[in-house]
Amino acid sequence: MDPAGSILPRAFYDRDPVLVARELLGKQLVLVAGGVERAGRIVETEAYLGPHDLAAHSARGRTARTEVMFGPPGHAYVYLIYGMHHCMNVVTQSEGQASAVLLRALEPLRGIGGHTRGPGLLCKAMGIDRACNGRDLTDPAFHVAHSEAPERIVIVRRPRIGVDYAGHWAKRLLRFYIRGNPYISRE
DNA sequence: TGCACGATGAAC
DNA sequence: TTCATCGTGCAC
Repeated sequence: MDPAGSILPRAFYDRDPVLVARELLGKQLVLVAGGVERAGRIVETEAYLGPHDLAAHSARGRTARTEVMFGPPGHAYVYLIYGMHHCMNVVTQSEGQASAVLLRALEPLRGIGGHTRGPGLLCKAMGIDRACNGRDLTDPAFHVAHSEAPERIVIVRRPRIGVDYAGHWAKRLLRFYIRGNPYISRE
């Protein structure tokens, strides 16, 4: 349940991915599976702006894999990368915009075992795989919640990681992280 | 039907 | 810097 009304509403995601990427910092990613709750504080994100953004998967058009990205906001876009790691995004803006925010690192809060620095490790530690693809993030069992104890943070902007193939888009400052946080995947 | 290549992570 | 490992997307 969500007695405190802490689950972020769909309207939160129905906005510019840059805003969503910045505002997700400090919030909690929560997943309940098999009676076990896992939660972590989001400390690093990347924004993918849509089909015009050559670093975004949606730049290749609407395909079976990117279908979720083209769908309504507030859903999880999870895919397998390098044949062995999973990456999780939250879909942003209205249906058809195909923008999203990649979750790159978490600060462990509850039920987290392994490391959470980096998108692949984040998914592994949370137990997120392709079975989560397309899931509605207003679900009490899988959502992002407001911070329990909001604090002042300083946001650092950097180029996105691993998208050198995207030409000038690789230089855009679309990666965000909480300054000084020890769980950042890299500076 | 085949093939090159990742929004990564770990080892050397 | 190299490599593991396999689903996607696109060229034949």
